[in-house]
Amino acid sequence: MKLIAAFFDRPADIVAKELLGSLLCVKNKDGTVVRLPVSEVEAYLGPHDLACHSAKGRTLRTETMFGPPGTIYIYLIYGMYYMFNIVTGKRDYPAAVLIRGAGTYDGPGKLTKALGIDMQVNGHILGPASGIWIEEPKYMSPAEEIECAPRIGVDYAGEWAERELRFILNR
DNA sequence: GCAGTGATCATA
DNA sequence: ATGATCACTGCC
Repeated sequence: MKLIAAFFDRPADIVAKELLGSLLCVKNKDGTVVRLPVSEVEAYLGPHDLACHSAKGRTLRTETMFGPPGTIYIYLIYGMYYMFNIVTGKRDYPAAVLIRGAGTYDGPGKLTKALGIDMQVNGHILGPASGIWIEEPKYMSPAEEIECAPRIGVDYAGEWAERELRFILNR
């Protein structure tokens, strides 16, 4: 069953945790679909979260974060790697969940490289039309299987860098 | 440990 | 126009 906008229209940390164990689905050019269970995510809560891109305001790059829940937010980092995020919360509320790992892939850059995800889908809505969607997990991951940790690479964010907004599925 | 890599944004 | 920064990775 595909997850729809209502699922993503909630705070990023809630959505992030519930995404663990759900299936990231990507349709290839030849029509086949890869389905990978999401294993690691990070929540970026909104403009007040100093680690969130939208804390720096509404710019060309962050514009897609202001889209409706379920929007795909892609950006290029270090000139080489595409980061795959899903926008959460209401339209015009800029928050998102970064998918850091799924299936056997760990690391957000390696994941998008392996799946061929790039700027082309930035701003698209999750679903068959974009070729990328999420299917709900068979059951919600119990708390004891979820490891919480600080987010990676956000040391500049002061006390927000310490917040445990990274979630890892250990099963 | 640190180099590679280039878009983005603030500053001018 | 210029320069700093960066939600990473792979090789030293």
